[in-house]
Amino acid sequence: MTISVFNTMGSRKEPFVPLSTGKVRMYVCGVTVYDLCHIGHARANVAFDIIVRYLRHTGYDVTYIRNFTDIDDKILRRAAEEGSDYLAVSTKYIRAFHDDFDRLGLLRPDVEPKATEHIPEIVALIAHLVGEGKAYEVGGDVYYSVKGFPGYGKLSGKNVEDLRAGARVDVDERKNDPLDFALWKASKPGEPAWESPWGPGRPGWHIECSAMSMKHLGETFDIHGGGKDLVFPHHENEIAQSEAATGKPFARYWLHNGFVNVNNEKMSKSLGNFFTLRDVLAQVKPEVLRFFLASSHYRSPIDYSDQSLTEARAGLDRLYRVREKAEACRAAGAAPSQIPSGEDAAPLLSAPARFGEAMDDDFNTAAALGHLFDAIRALNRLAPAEPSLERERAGIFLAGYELLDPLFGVLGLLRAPSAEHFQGAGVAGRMGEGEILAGIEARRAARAAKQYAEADRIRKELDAAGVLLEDGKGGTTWKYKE
RNA sequence: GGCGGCAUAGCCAAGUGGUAAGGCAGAGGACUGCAAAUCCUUUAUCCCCCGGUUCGAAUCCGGGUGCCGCCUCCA
Repeated sequence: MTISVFNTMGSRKEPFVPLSTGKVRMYVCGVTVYDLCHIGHARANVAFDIIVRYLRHTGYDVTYIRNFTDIDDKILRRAAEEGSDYLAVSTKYIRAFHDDFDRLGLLRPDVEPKATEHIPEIVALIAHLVGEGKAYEVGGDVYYSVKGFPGYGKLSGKNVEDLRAGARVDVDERKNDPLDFALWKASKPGEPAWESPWGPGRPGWHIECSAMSMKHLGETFDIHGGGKDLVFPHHENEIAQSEAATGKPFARYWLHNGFVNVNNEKMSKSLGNFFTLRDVLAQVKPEVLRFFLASSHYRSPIDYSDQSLTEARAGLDRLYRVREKAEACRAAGAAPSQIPSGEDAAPLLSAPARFGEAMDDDFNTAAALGHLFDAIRALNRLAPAEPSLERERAGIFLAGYELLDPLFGVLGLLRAPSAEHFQGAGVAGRMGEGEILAGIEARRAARAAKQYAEADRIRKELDAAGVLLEDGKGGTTWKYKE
């Protein structure tokens, strides 16, 4: 079973064969920490989180690096606005990043390098390029000379002459070639600066990723990921400067996630049409967002809307109902017994293999999720109505559930107890548990007296308050509806 | 202007040559005092349009239409 991945370099699916057997070295471009993250960032990070989880699930030893760009113009501007300094800004937003993404259940990378903590490596890399005549200094700035790199444009499929002719390329008199880009920027008075052979300054954007990825993963590594918008110029430039410096191939597989759109338009800071992760997580559970993101392929554009979240919530609820049943089986003292068999159980038994086939095909989470739904339908058929009275059935159900649990884990779903999902705090101002339980008791008494009109009145009252009552053999349980 | 991507049911979304997964929403049935959940059945004669290749195409080729992205900071 081989994983195939869509490699932006070459624009086609290829068998994934890492450099060292059983080991994957992977670098993902993180964020520039000058503001809160939005759903677009969530998309990218969840996509690569699932990729890392799946690679590990299949047995790879993955070294996962994701950087923070903690010095750049936008950070300096934000610092000026806030009357603080770059370090205060980057520290603040790194903390916000971790707060938000820990809630989303992202695995922490093995290393989260920061540009400002790799100045010596960056300077050494630039100095090497200057020494080889592949970069040049002008008044304290250092530029990379694109002319000296014949492969320029190979990742993005761009033609160097077209780029030069393009009206949108910024013409800077100090550059030898409009395509050249800054490796080192001389500092203006009052700006933070680091010493270098070209005077005080700070690194350009692209060079940090080259320096940090090569430091932590070696000159050639397996996977380099990021958003589609980074293909050009960011990743193109990384390739140019890295390969010019080492003479070796840089990253072997380039993976890029598609955008999140709002009303069919890219969500971005510059367009101002973004929703922060924080705002979204105030409305829905983190796993709802994960489910929404996993519902489509990571390279496809997805349209974000309230309706899409509502649908995701409904789908996730269906999955959590299964976990809820498994918990009830365990609570009744059952243990996983024999794995279910028979034709009815076929979609369940084949789920791990089918899930794997889908994920092997360029991490097709949408298809994988489809197979999981097939499996849970089969599993639901096996569910005991009252676990404590049907111990054997409960054991079989649990055994079936345990086939699926690791697969949900790959997608980062069903990580919380069902009670937390259905009854946990989330939306403010909801009816409290005490009041709900009192209502349930009043309704129980009414039902016992066959006063059904009163029982239904109580049900409707709670329903209007966003609480759903469910009558089971073991009594009445409740859930928040959203 | 250059380069690239996408168009599948009411909505979301898989499927890249063998006759349309899955989810949400809807309809009918079983179950329920009534519900909810769950299960069963059902919902695209057809995959933007027009040609072509093929025994056979949503899938390949040519043309067209529409939408989007990159070429500037951007996940």
